[in-house]
Amino acid sequence: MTSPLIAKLDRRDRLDASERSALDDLPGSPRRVHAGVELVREHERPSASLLVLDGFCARVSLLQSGGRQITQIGVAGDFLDLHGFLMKQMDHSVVALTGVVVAEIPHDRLRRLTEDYPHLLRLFWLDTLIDAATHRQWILGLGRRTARARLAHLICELQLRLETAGRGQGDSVALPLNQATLGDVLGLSNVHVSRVLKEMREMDLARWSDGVVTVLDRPGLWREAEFDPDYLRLERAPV
Amino acid sequence: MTSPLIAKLDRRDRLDASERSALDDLPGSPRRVHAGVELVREHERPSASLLVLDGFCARVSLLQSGGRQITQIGVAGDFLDLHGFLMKQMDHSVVALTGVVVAEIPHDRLRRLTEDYPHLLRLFWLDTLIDAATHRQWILGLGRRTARARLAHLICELQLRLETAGRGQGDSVALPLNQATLGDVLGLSNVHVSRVLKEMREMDLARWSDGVVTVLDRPGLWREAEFDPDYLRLERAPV
DNA sequence: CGTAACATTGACCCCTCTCAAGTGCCGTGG
DNA sequence: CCACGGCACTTGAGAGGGGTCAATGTTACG
Repeated sequence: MTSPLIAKLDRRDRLDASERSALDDLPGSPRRVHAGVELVREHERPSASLLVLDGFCARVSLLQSGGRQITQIGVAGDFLDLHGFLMKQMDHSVVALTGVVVAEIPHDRLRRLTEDYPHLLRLFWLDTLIDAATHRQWILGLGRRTARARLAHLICELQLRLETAGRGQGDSVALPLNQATLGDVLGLSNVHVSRVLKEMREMDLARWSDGVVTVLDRPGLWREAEFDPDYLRLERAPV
Repeated sequence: MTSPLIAKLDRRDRLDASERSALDDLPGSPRRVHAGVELVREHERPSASLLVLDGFCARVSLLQSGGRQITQIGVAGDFLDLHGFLMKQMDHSVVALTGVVVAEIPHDRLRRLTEDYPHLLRLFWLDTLIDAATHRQWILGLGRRTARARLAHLICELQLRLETAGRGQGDSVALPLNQATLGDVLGLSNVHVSRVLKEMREMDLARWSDGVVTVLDRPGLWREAEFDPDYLRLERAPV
């Protein structure tokens, strides 16, 4: 059941049998949640972390003015509040962008697991470091990339991550996010998202409709985004 | 010599005597570096991490177009490439924004230290989690805050962090960054930074000249920025 | 005293926003 | 079967925040 997590970690550094079974034993009963539900609220002090098993979640921050910014998208195999394990207090909310299946993993389970398996601890730490590297890519995009390059980069990132989670089929991948949500990711208005998406269709780079993204010209898209997948650390290296 | 690091960690969770002395024994000889020097280059695989002892460093990412984005500012007590310890390959460069003093800490020393002191390992992990939380604040700012609120937020953040590092004196703090650099932090042009700085002077919120920031109206500044210091985790809580 | 680096200011432009109207799709109910 | 409302997407028009370019100060320093 934790297989997307195991697959992701194993792609970074080989897991042995005992580590795999320890991870397999982790989750309590998986929970099915509808789109739009707030799974964790800002300022909360959760005693468990949520592992996404299926669907799409997001870390969300709000401004008094009504501004809404998504700071990360979580897919199968991702912890979105693993940092709650050490941070105690949440600095943002986590919402379900689509229907999702999540597993709640109590912090004391994580505590014991990381004490018994230092290698897994390092892999969890690495996972949060990759979150930070992803944040930096988004900062670079929001600060210095054009709206088009920003969108292109997002598509590159999500396609690769979903492929890793075993969710891709060729050049198409299901990404059932609406354009307003996409705007909250890219720091754009829903209107402008629509226009940029149109541009990308007309440039024959990618098509995003009915919740499915199709990459039409991968080299072109990567060039447009200046995409370099190293930050996702998908090659094996000992940790 | 590692005292700003010890001070920062101790503010989050009390360090015992053995942990303090272990940290004290860490660094090799401190190195003095001039402004503008690139301390670590993107794609490098450093075998040591840099601890800032004095001055200002930054994580920098570049675009082919010449766009330059700073993704984090490091002050005394900060590791800026601690993630190299597990990530192996750097996803960005680190440059000295001013003259700085840094200590190089070999990864095998860090490895042994974290194996001998699991509590320090968790504190290091926490430190990188706080980096990520800071990244999220910047993402929120770049995506949804106005230039003015973004600058106000940066001032709030840096003032608080420098105070923690023992670098503040009342409402003034030395921040010897020029406006072009500031633009690379805020995703703005140097020209617009100048304009926004002028606004903030005229609003009697803060003054930033000759490398010194003076906060004139802290409540007003915090309100303008919607600043909430929780994400820096400066209150003690067991880890 | 000449030069370089940084800050300021004005003029003009463009990317993206907001507001608004219009289209298409789908589920529900008569 | 069709009417209806709701939702998401598209498109246009006008406005604005911030960019670029360029001229002018200002200060530090060799």
